Formats: sequence, C-alpha cells, structure tokens
Amino acid sequence: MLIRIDPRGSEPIYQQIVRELRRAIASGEVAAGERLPAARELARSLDVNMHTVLRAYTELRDAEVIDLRRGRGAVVLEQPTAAPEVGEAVAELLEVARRHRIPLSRIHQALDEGAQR
Amino acid sequence: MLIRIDPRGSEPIYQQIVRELRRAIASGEVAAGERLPAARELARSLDVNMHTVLRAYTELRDAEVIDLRRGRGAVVLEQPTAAPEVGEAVAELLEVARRHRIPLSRIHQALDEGAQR
DNA sequence: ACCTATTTGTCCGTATGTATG
DNA sequence: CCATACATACGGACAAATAGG
Repeated sequence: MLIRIDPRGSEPIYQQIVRELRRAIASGEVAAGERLPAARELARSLDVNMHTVLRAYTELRDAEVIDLRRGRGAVVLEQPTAAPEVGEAVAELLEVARRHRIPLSRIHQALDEGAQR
Repeated sequence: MLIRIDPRGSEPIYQQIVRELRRAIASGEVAAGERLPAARELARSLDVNMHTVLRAYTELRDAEVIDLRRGRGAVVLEQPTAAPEVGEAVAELLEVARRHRIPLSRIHQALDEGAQR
C-alpha cells in the first residue's frame, strides 16, 4: 500500500496520514478485513515518528474506520454503505429546529461549529 | 483547585486527571468561565509530564467540557441549559455522519433538501 | 499451561512551531 | 514585539494485550 505525505506542508503529518489512509480505504486499495502496517513499520517507511502514526491510527479507530488493538494491529472495518440513519437524524434535527423556531441558517452554523470540535 | 492522582494505580494517569477534573467541575469547585491551571503548571504540581496533562485537557475539550486554545489555556465551559434538544440533534446528526463518513458538505445539502419539504 | 514474538498503550523528556493577548 | 500556553513531532523506555507454538 502506498501513501505519501509532505513533511513540510502546513497540514499536520498525522492528519495527512489520516486523510491518505481514508482515501486508500475508500478507493479499495485496502479492503475491509485487511491489516494496516504496524505503526512502527509505517512510521519507518514514511520516515516519521511512531507516535505520529499511532495518533493517526487512534483517530481512525475513534471514527470506527479501523479496529485497533494491542498485539493485533489495525484491521480495516467493514464500511457501511446504506445509511437510513442519516436521513433520520436530519429529519429529527429539522423537526427540533422547527419546534424551537430556529432558522435554517442558524442550524447550518451550528453544524459547522459542532463539526469543528 | 485540588486534584489527586495515584501514579501507581492501574488506571492511566491521564484518565485519572480527566475524572478528577470532571468531578471538580461538577462539584462547583471550578466554576464555568474559570481557567484551569496551565498544562505545564498542573503537570509540575502533580509531578507528571506535560503531555499527560495535555492529553487529559484534550479529552475534556473533545467532550466539550472546556475551551482549550493555544495562548489562552483551558476555560471551563458553560454547561448548556436552554434548548439542549437542538444541540443534541446537531450532535447526533454529526455523530451519525461521522460514523458513516459522510462529508459535512453532503449533510448541509441533505438539510436543505429536507427543509424544502 | 508456558513461553515468546509482535504490536499497541502509556509516559517521560525535549524541541520547535504558532495562536493569543 | 513579547510573554504565555497549547500543538505537533521527535526519540526512548517499559507495560500490557494478543497470537502462535
């Protein structure tokens, strides 16, 4: 698997790794069930520190993209395709906003603010 | 503000710090708007590394318990009281979107489409 | 049940960058 | 411009979970 980073870019290295791995997974370069390289190994091949890769891996675990465990490594999870949940959450938010008479523009704003954190 | 940790306990130090700070905030020892000690400072007083405290602070920020910014420090947030429903619906939608890895732009679009009906 | 290798988890220390006031 | 304080990255060390023999 090939991912590339730019150590001198303004984007933090660990975020670049997250982005690249997401891309590799989304594109099918790495299939569900496959294991990503060990953190130290990937770190060596990218010439960055182990902690930097581990931080990226931890983020991907939090986002439920990989299963990351001590002694086992990072295994790519099955990615859900259909998402009725999303439609439900949208409908719920719209309903709540309507009830409180909160303008849609304010909801968009709240989403962006929430997404930033 | 007084918090205590046990460096030899099985629970990771950074989690102990998170737990203790949550307790201190919940009990009112530290009020909303007040600033927590600087990471280095608290680290020194607990005799742990700065990173360990910073990791705890970062978790509290993710949990929206504090506002943590460089140059400013960690300020305890007002716990939302009014119309928590809206915030919850937003958080829920963001969570669902994150889980399904749907980009924020797509969520905005879905909101607009849903609002039209 | 035991031992060993692998791999992440946590913590320490240090250095440099960057936003805030 | 300057001091403060978090943000990122590096390197090293040891602990703990996992898997396999």
